[in-house]
Amino acid sequence: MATLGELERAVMDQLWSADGPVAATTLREGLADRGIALTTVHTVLTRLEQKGFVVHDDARPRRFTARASREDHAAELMHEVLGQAADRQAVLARFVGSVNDDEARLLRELLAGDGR
Amino acid sequence: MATLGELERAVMDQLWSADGPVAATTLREGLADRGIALTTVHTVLTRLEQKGFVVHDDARPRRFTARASREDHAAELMHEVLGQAADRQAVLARFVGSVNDDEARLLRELLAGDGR
DNA sequence: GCGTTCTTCTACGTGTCGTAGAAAAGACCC
DNA sequence: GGGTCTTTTCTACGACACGTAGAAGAACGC
Repeated sequence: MATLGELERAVMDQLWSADGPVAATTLREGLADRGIALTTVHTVLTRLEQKGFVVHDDARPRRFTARASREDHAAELMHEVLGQAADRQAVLARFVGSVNDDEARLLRELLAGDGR
Repeated sequence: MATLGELERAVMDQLWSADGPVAATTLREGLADRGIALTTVHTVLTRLEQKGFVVHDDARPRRFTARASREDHAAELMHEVLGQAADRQAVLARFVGSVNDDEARLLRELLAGDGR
């Protein structure tokens, strides 16, 4: 399971919050509190692309986009964790056993509709 | 979210498969394919304890135990992922949307009983 | 064409992880 | 109870990932 470092996560957060492709300069602005160089942003973006989390178009200030939405990414992670377990049923049981009431309600609704 | 390396995971697998506390020598045997030294096992165990995944008693070959079961650990991880998301509902929706039929059935059963 | 901006290449410092030797602490046997 | 064997702790080192960025090359705007 490819994991994200501090800065990598911060960059992903920017990309997820943006609606649409974002240029590196814009990302650096969004991370102004860190005072990092533009080249640093580029390095991180390259690594994120290698990991498959980000793609860029070939316009000429390159614009970067997260491949999956924040929510999809989280859901994918959850599935990855679940998938690695030998006894998925047991894991799901533990998982469901410790969701809070609101989430339980929501899950029931989500599962009720789809007739499977 | 504390993450596990290769060997760390292998050791956890041993601990999870065992039923009851396990001595370092036994763990090394279980990892015989790797041909690692006993001190290596000890180092890894120390690190796993620092990360909170393992505890040991004070009997005199020390015996080590996983703090959470494999399934609890996976479920905890899933909750951690879910907890980090701003929009948990959306994540749950994505998650549920991509479980397979068996899992969906199981989830419905798990959620049906508990009257919340 | 020429300065400005963007991109790529390369590199370094730090932290984590796999690995283990050396030494200290305890257990065991006679 | 002293010597030996096992276990535990301490310390260290190489590899790799990540944060960081400079230098060099490529493209763009005017």
